[in-house]
Amino acid sequence: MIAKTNYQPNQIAKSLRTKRTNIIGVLAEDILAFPTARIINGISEYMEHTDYQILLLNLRMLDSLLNQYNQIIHQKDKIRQALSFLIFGTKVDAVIYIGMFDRDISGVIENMNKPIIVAYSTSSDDHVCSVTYENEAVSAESARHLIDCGHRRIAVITGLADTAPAQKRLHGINTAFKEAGLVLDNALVKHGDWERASGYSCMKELLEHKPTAVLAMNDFMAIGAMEAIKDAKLRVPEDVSVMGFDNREVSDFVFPKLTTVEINLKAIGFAAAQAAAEKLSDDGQYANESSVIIPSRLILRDTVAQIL
Amino acid sequence: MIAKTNYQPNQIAKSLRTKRTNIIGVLAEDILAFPTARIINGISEYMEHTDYQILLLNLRMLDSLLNQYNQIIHQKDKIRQALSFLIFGTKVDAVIYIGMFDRDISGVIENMNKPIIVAYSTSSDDHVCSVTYENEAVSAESARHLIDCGHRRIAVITGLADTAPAQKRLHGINTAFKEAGLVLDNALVKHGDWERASGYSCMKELLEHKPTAVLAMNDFMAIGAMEAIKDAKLRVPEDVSVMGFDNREVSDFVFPKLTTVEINLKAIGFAAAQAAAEKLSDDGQYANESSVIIPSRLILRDTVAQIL
DNA sequence: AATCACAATCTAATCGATTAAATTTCATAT
DNA sequence: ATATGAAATTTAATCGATTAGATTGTGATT
Repeated sequence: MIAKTNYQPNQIAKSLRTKRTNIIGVLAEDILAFPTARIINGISEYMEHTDYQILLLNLRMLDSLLNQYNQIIHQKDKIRQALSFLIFGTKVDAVIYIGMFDRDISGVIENMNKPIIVAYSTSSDDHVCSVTYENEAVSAESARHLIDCGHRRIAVITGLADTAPAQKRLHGINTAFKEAGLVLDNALVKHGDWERASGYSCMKELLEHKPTAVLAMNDFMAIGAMEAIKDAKLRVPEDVSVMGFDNREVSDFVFPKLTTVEINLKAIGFAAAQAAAEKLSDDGQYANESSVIIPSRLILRDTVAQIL
Repeated sequence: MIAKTNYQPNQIAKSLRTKRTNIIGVLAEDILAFPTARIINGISEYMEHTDYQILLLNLRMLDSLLNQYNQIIHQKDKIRQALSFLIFGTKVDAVIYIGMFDRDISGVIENMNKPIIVAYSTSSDDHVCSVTYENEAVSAESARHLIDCGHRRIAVITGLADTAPAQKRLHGINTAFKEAGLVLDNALVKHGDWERASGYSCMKELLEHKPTAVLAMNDFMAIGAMEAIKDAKLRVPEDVSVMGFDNREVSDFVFPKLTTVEINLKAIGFAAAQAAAEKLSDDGQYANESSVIIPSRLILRDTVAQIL
């Protein structure tokens, strides 16, 4: 009978000798930003069957009420500090950066000696590998869905105009319009700031131009728009159809239920973890330097109606 | 002129010698469970000004669609495995366990040699320190609010009846009833399972007894109840008042906006991190062995009306 | 039986900090 | 001037694994 010696090797000693901790640093701009937790969930799903672990650094950029989206874009110092701690420290083998907006990540730190993967957002310099989601094609699909339902006067509520997602989505919408032989009327495009209130005020102005449908670039602005439509004594979707983006939890709870776009956040996390692990594997032959784009998909619910 | 030597000591070597990693393991039953991310945010807020870090282990108990709440309660093996990895390994100095339901944590692992703090839920054996939230008093306050508004026929939709939160909340409601000289009519108490659909079906049955108000033990069941009320051609709050619990994001988006209870999740995380750090500090004199309870508060919105 | 190749085992150096022990420095007191 | 003690500095052991190198053992070949 062999005594069951439950010996656990000292991971610290092992790490000191091998210079490998099997820990992957996850640097999140804000864990309360809606994609973050789901992306981390994808990362941990991948890691369940490896012996990697997650060291989580939460920058809490959104946490303070004062921090609006447009301020967050300029918080380079906080990022550099955290990133250099991870990159030049000995605690992690690689870094996954979960960002809300595109940034020049490699420009923040010189001489990076560890693999870094950007998840959700992308790094503006393209030799940093990133795992992001599909924006353009699915936005085109959204617009096409409205066009197929007979809509011609389609309004758009964008996000902050200088952000990459807003630009990509607008580009996709434009593509669908052109395909259908339509042109996007500038009077029917209003720039929001991703928040519910801006959706409301944009819609209020748009209503003067009598659109039959509105494409909002996220669910919160779409819901704000729905509220403006109701306040104008119009009905969703009979008078105005509404489409959102993100498939936030609320979109299934508002009335009517919001038609929107689902981003596959878990898949982003999974792919990012996989990419990090591949870059760390001995035979990095399968490591693809190129970035990966996870497909997004339409979620059809009750805010879009056929036009007669 | 002194050359700026940006020397970073090797944390691994340091840890090997000192047997301290300055890493606190955060073991979450599921990062997608609604309290988890906010609690972690509280933990990282505390840690911002210390040199502790978070090693995150996500058990993903809710992730699979098959896993219902009542199944999760019985997943002891997964927990023991992860907990013993953290407790007997060398990677973390302490563990914060974020649980959804009360469990016997110390019974899961023998001879724990590291501090462990249970956050949100509690450990059924009371010599494990926990940081949880106030249930009873605030539930009493909810009930009292309805009573103060003139309600007498108050229905209750509970959560899974064998869970501690459901029992504590019911107890609080009972207390408020007694104080007001009322008795809780058993016909007006229905047992839900925390999900929206159960709120709907419970409310449908409750409506036969013509309550003027309903206390649901979470927001999702409250929203289900609101839908049942609307489907019965009654109005919220004019015909039936509704109260929820949790202050989920949706409660501000449904119509009318849901009156509910806010749990201070960030404070739970902050206090848990603080407790862990105190247990690790050299002079553990201020380390309070007793558990801490974070106050919850009512969020008054639009689903409760005065009765004439 | 001796030689050689190769496998298996054992020994010792290494990773990079901490920290205790040993040594040197320096000032003070007799 | 020398002894003594405190302070400052230097040296070396330690943490616990990995791993290269030395050693021993095995078996096959001539």
